[in-house]
Amino acid sequence: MSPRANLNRERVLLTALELADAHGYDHLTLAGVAAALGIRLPSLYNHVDGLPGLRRDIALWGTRQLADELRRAAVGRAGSDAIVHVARAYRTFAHQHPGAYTASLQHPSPEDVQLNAAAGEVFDVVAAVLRPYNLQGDDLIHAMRGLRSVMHGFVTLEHVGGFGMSVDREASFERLLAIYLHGLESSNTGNHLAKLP
Amino acid sequence: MSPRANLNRERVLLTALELADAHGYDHLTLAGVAAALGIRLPSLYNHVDGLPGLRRDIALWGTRQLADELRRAAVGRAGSDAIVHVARAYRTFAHQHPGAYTASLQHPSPEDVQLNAAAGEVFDVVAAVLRPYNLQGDDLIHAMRGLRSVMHGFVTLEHVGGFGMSVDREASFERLLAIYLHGLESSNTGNHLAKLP
DNA sequence: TTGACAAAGCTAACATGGTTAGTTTATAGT
DNA sequence: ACTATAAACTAACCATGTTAGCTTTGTCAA
Repeated sequence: MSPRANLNRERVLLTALELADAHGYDHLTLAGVAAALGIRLPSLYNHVDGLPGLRRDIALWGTRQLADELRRAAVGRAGSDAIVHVARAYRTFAHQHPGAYTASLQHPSPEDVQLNAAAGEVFDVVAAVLRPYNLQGDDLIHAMRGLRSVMHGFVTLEHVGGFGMSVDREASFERLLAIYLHGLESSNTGNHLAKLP
Repeated sequence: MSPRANLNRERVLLTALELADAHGYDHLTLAGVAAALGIRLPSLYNHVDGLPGLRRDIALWGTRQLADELRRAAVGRAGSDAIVHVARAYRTFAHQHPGAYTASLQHPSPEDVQLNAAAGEVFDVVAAVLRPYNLQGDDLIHAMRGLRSVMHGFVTLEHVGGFGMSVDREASFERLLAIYLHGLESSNTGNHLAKLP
């Protein structure tokens, strides 16, 4: 009757990802995953460490995927061009995988080596793309926080339906990026003179 | 044994607010509220329309409160000064009432007149504070979306623990505001000179 | 080929949370 | 003092998550 459904942790994860992206991360249930896989709920525990474990797996996948796509967007570009492309990739990922994106936001427990490593990769891409601006010490941190705030804020307000008016959202995003980059450059003119390549 | 606990919808709301702010909006449960009030769970249904109703009440309170504090911060100020003060009030509110702030983000159903009105008040304050910039048509919408993204993005990343490094967060926020405002002003120099159409 | 073992599925049982129905009781107004 | 209403209660049900323990299946070695 149950001819060994041939599951593994990865197939469970992929199914959970689909559900989380489709119905929202908060509405992800083990019951839903089990139903989608055609097995009973407790059988999931053979592959996944309960709901917290599944959520962690989604977070890890999402964070790695985000880092990957940001890196891909940045490669071969520099300066504001790189930042704009990274920001677009960030937004695209958040739209294509709202569930995984939401999962990736929960800050990892300090013991979770893999998840912290993945988060570090995202961090590194953003840091790398801001490097040409020659920001010193805390200024780099401020700039990274600012850029992440801009990207995350826009994307989540979009996702939550916070932008009611029927005005082109791409245009709003591009405008916001332009404004942030312009402000970043002029706030930094002194350092900017000492440029590199 | 149960000498009529003297409850009403407002006292239930206040208790729920405390719990949501203390333990997070997602962890708010009717069971927790009932326990805090010293009554049994089903008795709550005399005051509140289930968990969805309670959440809506929190959202309404939060949105009204936010509108109120933003208005208070803006009064008597103009230009970038007003914007900075509104942004600080936004951040302060989100910190003091993380639960209510989270609740206020869910976009109201179209039939909910009160909640839509409150959301409109927030909208109006942000619009008012950007008025001196003489933004035409869609440009005002773009600017409002940008400002809300900046404020919301920073505040939620803070709340989720997204800013790991031990660098002063106030400073990061002020820096971000300055950058955004600088970019906004210079992106708009043309219009700024030609004051009215 | 077969038999033992581990893994993967299952059922059963329990906890917590939300919800509804129906009952009792406190209190306010007549 | 009496009654009507509103506020509390108990009981019951459903969904989800979790654990324990049983059964089946697939594989690998004797």
